[in-house]
Amino acid sequence: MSQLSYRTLRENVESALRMKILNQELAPGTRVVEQNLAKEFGVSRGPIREALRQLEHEGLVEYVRNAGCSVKKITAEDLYELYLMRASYEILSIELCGGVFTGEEFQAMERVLEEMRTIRDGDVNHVVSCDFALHKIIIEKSRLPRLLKAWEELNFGSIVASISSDAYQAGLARRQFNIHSALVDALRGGDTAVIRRAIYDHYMFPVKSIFQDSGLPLENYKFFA
Amino acid sequence: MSQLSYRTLRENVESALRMKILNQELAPGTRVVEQNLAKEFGVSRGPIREALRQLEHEGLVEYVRNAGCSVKKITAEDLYELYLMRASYEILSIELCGGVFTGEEFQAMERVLEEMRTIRDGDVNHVVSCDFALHKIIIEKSRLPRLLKAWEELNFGSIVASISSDAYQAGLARRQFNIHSALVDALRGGDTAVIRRAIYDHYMFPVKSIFQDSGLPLENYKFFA
DNA sequence: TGATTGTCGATTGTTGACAATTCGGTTTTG
DNA sequence: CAAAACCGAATTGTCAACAATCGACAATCA
Repeated sequence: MSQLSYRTLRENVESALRMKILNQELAPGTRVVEQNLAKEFGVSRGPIREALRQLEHEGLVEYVRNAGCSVKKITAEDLYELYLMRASYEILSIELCGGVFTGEEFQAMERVLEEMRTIRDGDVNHVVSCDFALHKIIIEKSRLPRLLKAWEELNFGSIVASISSDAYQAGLARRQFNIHSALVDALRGGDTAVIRRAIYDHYMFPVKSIFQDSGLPLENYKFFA
Repeated sequence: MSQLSYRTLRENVESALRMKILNQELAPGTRVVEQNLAKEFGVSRGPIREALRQLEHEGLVEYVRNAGCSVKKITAEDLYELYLMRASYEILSIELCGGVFTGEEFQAMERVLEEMRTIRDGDVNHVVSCDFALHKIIIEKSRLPRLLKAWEELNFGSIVASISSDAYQAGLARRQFNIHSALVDALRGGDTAVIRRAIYDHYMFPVKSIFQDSGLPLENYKFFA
């Protein structure tokens, strides 16, 4: 292990556990027992607890006092909420720059789109990382560090929710490419009102299919209008 | 102490510490040593650590690895960012309801405004709690639990920043009453575009005075336009 | 029978001690 | 004399053991 990037046990456990959840190695609903993880990682319960608290904050696990901890089952409503929160942050970032992006930024977006276009349909992880990269360009434009961090934390939860839905995965790569193309086109237009609408639509499109799949009443959720 | 609401040591320490910071009993920049707090509260370092991690998440304290923890000095830029994030959440909530509030909700807002009108100028805590109550009506309208929680956490940091600024405190009660009256008027109008602008203005007005006070260049911060 | 109470195992909540790291000042060295 | 190496106190990071709490099942009593 390199001396340059010393990481605490808590940090290591945290990212290892996060990865396990995002890979569905730890499926939603799985019971998480501190002592077991401690044995598995070869550390004591202290760092485990602190890591789990962070994951709890990200909405990946759930604690019940004195009872236990489990991997959170993220519902359609949760995803709706998470996506709206991400959307509102991205819209803020866009309003801060008046909807004006540089040529370099558009080139970066195009590169991601091009990569997205070539993804084979089953490669969910690749789609997710491209999605992340593209939206990150928008968020970083604001140069607001807390905004970036809060936005990233919202990501983890929404990834779990989306990749565990069959309705979401059907035709994923193609669909995501189309949706993001439309989004970049809207950004090119430069009209913040249009962009705002495009961002919301972009996020609500996949959620809609998940809602339909789950049989929940769509009309209760305003942004599907 | 009631048996119904059992609280862990971590929770007790957390709210006690938060209060101390919000009351400026622990001033920005103050060094926070886990062992000292442990002695002061009569508990071990475990619960203290977990409470401090939560406060770190809220932006109230700052950890430097292996070095120490201190009460965060919140800058004008921090406040700018925190307020924008709060604003974006409130705007989201308003767009979700299409800018339509009920008569009951307006009555609740009016009650808060009336209370605000009578606050004497030095009573910062009272102003803060009224401000909180009024905006909470807007956020709760969304019925999105994570949104509410995230919004509340943003509050803590912005309270510290604002109450430690002289520029902010001058004529506070009067000013806050006027600003919030204008905001409620905008909400009555029901036009989401107008409301969005009113929300941003509402938050940026106090920040502007703090920026001017600090000598930072306003023109770098877009929402002062 | 069925509702209440008691007990037990599992798991979290908490503790005090130990290890590793950082920072400041002091000594050493060129 | 300046810079590098070094020490030591202070503080966080980590650990293993103990205490408190919860859920489930069994025992008890009307």
